[in-house]
Formats: sequence, C-alpha cells, structure tokens
Amino acid sequence: MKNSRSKPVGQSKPTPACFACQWRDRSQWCALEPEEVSELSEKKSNHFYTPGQVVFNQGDTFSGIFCVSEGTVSLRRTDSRGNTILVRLCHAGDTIGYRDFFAETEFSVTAQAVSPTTLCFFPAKDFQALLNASPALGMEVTRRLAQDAGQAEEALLRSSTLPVRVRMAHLLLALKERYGQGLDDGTLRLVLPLSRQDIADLLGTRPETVARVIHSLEIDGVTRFSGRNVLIPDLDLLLDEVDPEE
Amino acid sequence: MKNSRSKPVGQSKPTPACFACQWRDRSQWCALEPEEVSELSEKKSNHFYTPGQVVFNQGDTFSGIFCVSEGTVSLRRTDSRGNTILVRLCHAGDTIGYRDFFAETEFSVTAQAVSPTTLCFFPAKDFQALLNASPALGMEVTRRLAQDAGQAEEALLRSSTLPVRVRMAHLLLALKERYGQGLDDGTLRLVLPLSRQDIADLLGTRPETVARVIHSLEIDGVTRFSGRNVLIPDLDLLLDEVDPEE
DNA sequence: CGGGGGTTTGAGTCCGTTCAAAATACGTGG
DNA sequence: CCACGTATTTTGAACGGACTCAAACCCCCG
Repeated sequence: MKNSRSKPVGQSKPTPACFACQWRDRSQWCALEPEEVSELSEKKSNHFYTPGQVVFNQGDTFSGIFCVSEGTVSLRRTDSRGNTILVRLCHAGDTIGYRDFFAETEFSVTAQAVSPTTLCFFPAKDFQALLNASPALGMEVTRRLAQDAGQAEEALLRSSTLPVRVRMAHLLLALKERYGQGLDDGTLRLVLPLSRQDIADLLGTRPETVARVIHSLEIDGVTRFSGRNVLIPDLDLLLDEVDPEE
Repeated sequence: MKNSRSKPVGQSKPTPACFACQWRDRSQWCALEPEEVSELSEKKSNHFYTPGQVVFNQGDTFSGIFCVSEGTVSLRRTDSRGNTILVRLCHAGDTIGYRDFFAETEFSVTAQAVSPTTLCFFPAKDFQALLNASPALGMEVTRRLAQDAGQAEEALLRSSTLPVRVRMAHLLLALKERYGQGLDDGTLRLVLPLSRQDIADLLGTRPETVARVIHSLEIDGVTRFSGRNVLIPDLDLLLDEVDPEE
C-alpha cells in the first residue's frame, strides 16, 4: 500500500485560476488576501478522476492537500482486519488532507472519486509556506479542524446509540442539503451519489440491512426509493424519524 | 443547562507556578518560551474537584480551557434523546476545551471529575492573547487537534466494527499506559479509574454486557478482575484479543 | 440474449439489550 | 466496629436488531 508519488494520479487538466473559483469563499481559502490567492493558483495543479478512481490510499505518504472543484469524493478508513467505514463525503469546496498535514502522518484515509470529479492539488511544502505567511489561514484551518473533530464525535454518538433506521434518516437529511431539490408539489427529490454499499459503510452496517431499512421506510410512507432516486413526500415525517415528537 | 459563569466551579486552591509543572513539556505548552510560561502562570487559577463533581456542562457557554494537574476527568457527550457516551478520559497533562475554543461553540461535552482532581483554568481571552503572541503555540495546538480528530475516527471505526470484547481489550491496553504497573512475576496490574457504568459508556454498551465480557475474559484466563483491580498475567493474551494471530 | 455486478429477499443465528432479581460493595450513623 | 440502607455489580432469562449465508432478482451493457 506504500506509495510516495509526489504528483497525484488522475488525468491532468488545464488549470482555471483560484480567484475565479466559486467555492473559494466557502473554503478555508476565504482567509487569504488577493495576492495570496494568486500564489495559491500558481502552485496548484488540476486533476480529473473517473468514478471509482482512487485519489490516494490510506498509508500513502502525505504529499499535499486537495480541493474538490467538482464532483464528490469519499474518504474511507480501513483497519487491520479489513473492516472499512466511509468517514466522510467531500463535495465541491471541501478540502481533503489537512488533518494529515498537521498530524504529520501518512494519509489516514483512502480517497476515492464517487462521481466524475475534478480536484485541485496543492503540494505540502507550498501549503506550509502559505501557512507561514498567513496567520489568518492557520486560524481558519484550525477552526475547521475543530469542527471536524466535533462532528466525528457526534457521528460516534449516533452510531453507537441510534438504530440503523434513524441513522438512515440522518443521512438523508444531510444529503438533502447538497443533492436535494424541491418539486412543484412540495415533495422533495434527491439523487443519491452513493451505492447501497456506500450507504452501508456510512451507516456502519451491511447492504442487506440498508435494503431492509429502505423497505421499512417505504412501507411507512416516509420515502419512495427507486434506485438512487429518492422522493420524500413529507419532510416532517423524516424529521420525526430523527426526533420523534415526545 | 445554560450557564455563563465566568469562573469555574470547584474549590479554589493556592496556585503553583506553571514552570514547575512536571507535565508542561508533554502538553501543548511545550511550545512556549519561558517568559510566556510565566504569563500563563499569572493568568491561570487552580481549582479542586471531588469525584463526580461537574467541571462544566455540555451547553454551558465557553469560558476558557482547563489543564489537568492531578487526577482524571471524563468528557461526556449527550444527545437530545438522553443517550450518552464517554468521549474521552483526560489525565494529568491533558488540556480540556480547546476544541470548543476554536469551533467557537458552547462546551460540546460535560466534564466531570472521576477521581480527586486539580485543574488549572485559563480564561478564553488570555488564551487568545497567548495564541496571538505565539505562533508556535498555535501550531502545536493545531497538531493536537488534528491527532484528536484522527483518534475520534479510529474510535468510530472500532466501535462500529468490533465486538465489545475486543473493544474492552483495547480499553485495557490504553489504560495500562497510565494506570498499569508491572509486578515482580511479570504480571501486570492496573487499578481502573472507572466504574462499570463508565466502562460501558466508553465502550458504547451496557453495564450488564461489561460484566459478562469481564466474566468471559476471566474464564479464558486473560484477566483477573476484582472490583477495580485487574491482573493481567500474560500481556500477549490480551494483545491476541485485539489482533488475533492470523 | 446471455452474462455480471449490484440489489433485494429469505431464513437462521448471534451478540447485545432489556427487564428483573440476587449479590456484593459502600457509606453513614448508631 | 457493626448494622443498616443504598448504590453498584453480577447473574439469569427472554427478546430483538442486525448479521451471515444464500438464493433470487434486476438492470445495464456488451
């Protein structure tokens, strides 16, 4: 699994400038001054990945950080027994790898494109330089790190106390933010970027159980699945799954 | 549960100087220059807590960070349904609360003394000032934050894939670092700082299950429990629980 | 039209939970 | 120091959610 490429895999692409990136003000780069943004732009490279393609593997030596420019990337963690969980989904605007940068470890997860994806790669040493130059960036990154840690704890709490069905409801509510769209008649529609196996990994369960839970949600009229399309006729029903009215 | 005391509860104590603290070089404060350490010393206050006493509650407004000077503190997180997990145990040298400082939230956990405990309290604004003055401190804190986040993910992976017995073995191995002592005949002895209920919370299970798991470990000769005393005749047996030889 | 992957369904099992009761440890006041 | 009441821990029996293994199904693509 060791790998010390200094350049990412994935097909290279022409490089649009960072200042034109529509996601910049949502990312940690919002802390940068204009001239620092062009510094960023110069040092990064763009790369394209097809669904399923691996960006880097858990255990690879750390090379730099990645920004999602387009698409979705999954972060998976595997233990010595081969158990695996899907730690997180990263969407346009998210940055991958700064945790490992600071922890000074190899990559602690495997990153894999879920949909056709474009990433910006920023080498570790250039990131370090930028960090030295901009305390504001450091602060911003630290803030995000702190939030991530908090979210990881929440996930732990959920997964160790809530049944799969409720966790599924949580997941749908989270995905709705990114992949949902309201329909005319008030029903909500979302197109999942995930396979059932992915969902199972994310919920800490098996595909069979996911299928059964979906079935049970259908029976109760909370959702209507067909493949990766989900219809949610009444959002309140889904919210009740998460927080049953007392 | 709201609470906006600016001073911690817990009986005040005379204040030993930070430069004399034997834990300083293990903590993030190792990044500070001598004159900054005395700054630290001036601004902090000491407080004593009896077992079970709450240092702060989840949801209290953030007031500052705490260093464990002596004893053990548990960090618990509770969800809206009243489920609770023990997120972490903090020992002498550990710092509590910097995650919430950066995430700019209220306290995200409840901190409670597990044994008789002395804490140093450092108000948020003074920490901020110190942080502004010392980039090295910022870097060090960020590093620890990144490591914490990684550990939270590992915990998640373990708790969602490994059976309680293996998680128990993990816990014992972790506690041995702090609470273990080798005996003449090579057996290892540890005195747990935890009740069965605490262990259950930490493993994400129930006290009854903990009792049964302990029983099963006894039967297999891996451990010998009597109350909070544990004897481990052969460490290898415990290691095999975690990583069964292939 | 015939694979082949992912998905669903089914049946049986196991681990951990729940509820309840018994046993043990613990602290307090006599 | 002992007796008592309370809290914690252990044990037991029954239940249940999720897992495993296996087969059927479906859909997409060649």
